Amino acid sequence: MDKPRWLDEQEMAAWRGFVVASNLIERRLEQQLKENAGLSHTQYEILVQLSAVPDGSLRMTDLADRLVTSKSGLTYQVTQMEKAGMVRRRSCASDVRGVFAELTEEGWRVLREAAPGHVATVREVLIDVLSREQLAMLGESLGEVSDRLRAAERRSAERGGAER
Amino acid sequence: MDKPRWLDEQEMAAWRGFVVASNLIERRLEQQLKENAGLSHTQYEILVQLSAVPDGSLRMTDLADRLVTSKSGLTYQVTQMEKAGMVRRRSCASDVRGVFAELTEEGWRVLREAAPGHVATVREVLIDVLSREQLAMLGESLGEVSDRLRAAERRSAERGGAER
DNA sequence: ACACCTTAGTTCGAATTTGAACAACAGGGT
DNA sequence: ACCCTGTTGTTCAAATTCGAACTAAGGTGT
Repeated sequence: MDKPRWLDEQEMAAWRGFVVASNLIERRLEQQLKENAGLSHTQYEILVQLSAVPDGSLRMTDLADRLVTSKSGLTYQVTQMEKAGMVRRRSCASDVRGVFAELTEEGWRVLREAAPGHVATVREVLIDVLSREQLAMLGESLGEVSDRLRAAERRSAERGGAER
Repeated sequence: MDKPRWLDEQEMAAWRGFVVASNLIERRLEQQLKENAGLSHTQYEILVQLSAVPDGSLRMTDLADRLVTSKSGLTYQVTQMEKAGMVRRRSCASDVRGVFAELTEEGWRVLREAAPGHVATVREVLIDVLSREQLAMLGESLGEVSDRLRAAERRSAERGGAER
């Protein structure tokens, strides 16, 4: 932290663009999902992640990682969605501590119902705004960014157990 | 919503990349700011926005727009920061209803203190990960995305008053 | 001056999120 | 078999967020 290397104009534009776009997009998605499907974006993501896996069920920790949320946050949401009948908890045979979150028939139904409107909004706010070239570079760039951050988190966690 | 145009592989990569990167970056920023400056990202952004304007003060609504947050959310945060001495409320001369949020000396100090570490993290998670070309395209892309969303929000607001 | 519609900020209650603390279990090495 | 360390998911309190309702002004047209 000796001499901070401040951001030049172009770097600042990229950073501000990223932060502002994230917030605006999140706000729009939240509003659209709530209005047309009665779901929060978090809940929708839970449905998506579960539906994307062969048997429609994932371990809590695994699911929390994919959602990029805290374990306690997931516990809360799964409880809510369980009350709403979209998800069911199932215990794990090989590990007594383990809990699977599993999509119910109702969960599939809600997802099928919500997906078209969500995808349309995603196109509207991001995908259809950009050219193919821009999309390609965006995917590549943010994929790399994500990979590095995941790796960094793993490193912190490994050291973090006993703090050195 | 007739026939949903699903996302192809490349579009999906861009979208997932965006969502995942947003969450990971936000988590990292939050952690870094809390640890090294005792600030939330929201609070840091308030300091930044106020510092970026000539007299270090903005109307509440204006500030809320720049932060992409709700008015009530801003009221809460400004109250917190006022208690912490980083910000001061000042009433507006030309409009009795108006309220300015103004950076205090302490606010400037906190910002100067926090900025280097924040910028370093921003470089670490995004800027220094990408090439110049990628940065240029990212800024351009997300700038356009933001502009369109802002415009869409304005249109909704104008119609929204009496709901057509 | 008087209705009328919009705007500015705050207040309120409800929903969500997080990290720390916790209890129970898994796994490995001795 | 046993101790030690790391995991798993939940609980808890505290902080934050949002939208709707509300108060108080602005601004406009008549």
